[in-house]
Amino acid sequence: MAYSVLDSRKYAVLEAIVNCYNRTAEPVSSQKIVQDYDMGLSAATLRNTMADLEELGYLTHPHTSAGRIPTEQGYRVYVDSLMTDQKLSRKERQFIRDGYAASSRDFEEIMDQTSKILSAISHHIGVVLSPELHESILHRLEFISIDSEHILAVLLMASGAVKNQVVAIPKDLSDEEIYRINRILNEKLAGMPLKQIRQISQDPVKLKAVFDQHLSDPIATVTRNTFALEQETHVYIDGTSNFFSHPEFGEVQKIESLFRVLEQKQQIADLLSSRQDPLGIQVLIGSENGCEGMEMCSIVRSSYRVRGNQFGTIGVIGPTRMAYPRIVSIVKFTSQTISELFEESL
Amino acid sequence: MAYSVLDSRKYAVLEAIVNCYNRTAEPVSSQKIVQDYDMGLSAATLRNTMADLEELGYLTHPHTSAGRIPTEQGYRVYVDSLMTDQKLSRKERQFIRDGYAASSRDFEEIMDQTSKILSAISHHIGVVLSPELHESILHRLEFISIDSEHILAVLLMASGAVKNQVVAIPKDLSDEEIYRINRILNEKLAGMPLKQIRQISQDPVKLKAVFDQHLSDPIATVTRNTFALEQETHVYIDGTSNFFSHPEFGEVQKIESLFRVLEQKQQIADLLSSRQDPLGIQVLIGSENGCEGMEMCSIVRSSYRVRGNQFGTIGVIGPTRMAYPRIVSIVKFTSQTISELFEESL
DNA sequence: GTTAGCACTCTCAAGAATAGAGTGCTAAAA
DNA sequence: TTTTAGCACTCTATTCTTGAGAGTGCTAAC
Repeated sequence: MAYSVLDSRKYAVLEAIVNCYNRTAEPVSSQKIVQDYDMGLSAATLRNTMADLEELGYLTHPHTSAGRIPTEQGYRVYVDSLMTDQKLSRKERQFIRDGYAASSRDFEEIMDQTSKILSAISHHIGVVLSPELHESILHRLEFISIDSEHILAVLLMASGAVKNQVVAIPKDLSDEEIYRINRILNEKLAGMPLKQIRQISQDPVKLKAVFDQHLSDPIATVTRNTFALEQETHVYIDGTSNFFSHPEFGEVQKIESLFRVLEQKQQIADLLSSRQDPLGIQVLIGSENGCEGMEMCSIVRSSYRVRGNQFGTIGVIGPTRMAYPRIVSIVKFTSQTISELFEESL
Repeated sequence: MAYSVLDSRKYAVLEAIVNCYNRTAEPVSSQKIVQDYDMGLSAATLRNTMADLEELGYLTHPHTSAGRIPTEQGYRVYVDSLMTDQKLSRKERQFIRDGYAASSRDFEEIMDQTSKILSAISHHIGVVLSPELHESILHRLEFISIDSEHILAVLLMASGAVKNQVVAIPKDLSDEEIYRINRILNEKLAGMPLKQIRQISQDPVKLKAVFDQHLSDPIATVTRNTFALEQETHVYIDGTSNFFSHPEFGEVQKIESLFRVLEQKQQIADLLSSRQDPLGIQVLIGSENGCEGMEMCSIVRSSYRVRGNQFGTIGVIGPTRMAYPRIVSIVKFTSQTISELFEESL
């Protein structure tokens, strides 16, 4: 589709400008292209082409006597139609794999480590979203007594995630009683998604249906309290200070707005988690992310898969001027690696 | 001691300058003091006093024709001898208490919420260090089976903290066997500090002594793996973007060095946790913190107490030019509040 | 010991001048 | 018809100058 609009020379010029601008962070002049790329055209001709591309909305001008820089639309064409896959080097792939070698089997640790790996190798911000707790399937539930009025409910998910929940209990419950409730709940609820369990636990009718009997008040209360969970996605972020090395963030206010957003973890979660194809890569360029304060940033994201057929999201946040082919490869490979990790381990 | 060096006028002038500079972030001129403070002295006399204070090292000059600003030494005298307690308003105290009202009994959530409260009320960076895991006393241990080769060990501490640990187990252990090990370990090890348990678990001789019998290989292995814990302090940070509002951090490089440090959680942990009197407040002014990249920051910290006679640390990190009396009161009140919270709850 | 007065220093903001980069346009060449 | 050389034009960025203002340090008088 896009190819019908532009002729091949325009594409070549657009690609050259994106490449060059991404390298130097400076507006690209016609002269520069003549020097760096062997296009067999004079600067004057390039200027004509560049003017055309500008009129079409793919390039822009900081001011009259400056070179061109790509617009978001220009980047969009580049990402969709122009850029070629850039394989990660053996070294880079090894770096990612090694990053996990040290980390234990702990779910949170893997998430945290992933954000560190992503930021370290991309030199941008690495973000990881855990799978939504509500969608998780309960593998097993264990009660641990704390004191006469509280127990700790440990919810082990099929994904390997663990959720600890302090639960208030009626005063007169004996240890044996708690153990019995624990056993019953495991029997009947293990294997279900938390969301469903929650619904059941709050509805006496459903509760009765699932348990084939009317539950006594204490059991019903404990059940309700145990599964009264909020929606919950953990956000792991690393590499924020990488943004200081980009010349386009040389002024405080530009970096400020970004950092204010990054502190709102919920906003980052929403940003990354919008519906998308499983295991597909998505690139959001500049203001496409729709997040105030992040107009100058692009996001490359992908989902990863954990056991229990659940999905989380990883992503890299960088300046709009980022090395898309490389970042896309990084995100792709990392999401594969982490998916495999969850497949085999645990 | 300090009072023997300076006469009362010098103290008064130093205090005025600290106050004024903290308010305006501008060097303070002799004229300004005459206007704002009724000291009954002329500008010329103040200039003489200021010159004296500068010679003594308590004030400095950005350049010849600028007003004075306090040196770190000047702040030190101010904090140690001059500033007066500033009670928090009823509203502020309520704000802190309300901050905990919403949060559950969950240990981590309280920590996290504390850092948010601290930053919100101080308008600086709020930091919370959890008590060191190694020092924690094991309240109870529970094994949850994951698959044939792994169990999840849930360590519930006397403090209310919970540590989940995936443990590799010998292949041929039955569920009953695991349950039996679980029971034995609880019997013998609950009530001990983790550090001690770790030492025991890695030394066959001690192990035998504690358990009054030679442990079979599988049991010894599981025990060792369960308690093979690293030293671990969690760091909760909030409010980093507050630093953007301070005029002295108007240039990117100044804020950059700070943010790079903040990303090194371990460094922040070391910074906050150096030995100190329980429940005492400490103020580290400027480069006193000894942390490269944080020369322009001061730290107000205090420990808090959790059950099991353990201590964690909370703190506020702000620019050297911070409102010390207010911040000290905030940290003091918050550490009391959180200590009480842990006293009563759980 | 304190203060008024004043010369001196330094910063900061606002122009002015200059060099340089890169474009757009025109007219000639291919 | 397309490409290119040439050139005028525009805008930026840097440097220098200038002047105003802020605030001091010093001196001499109170």
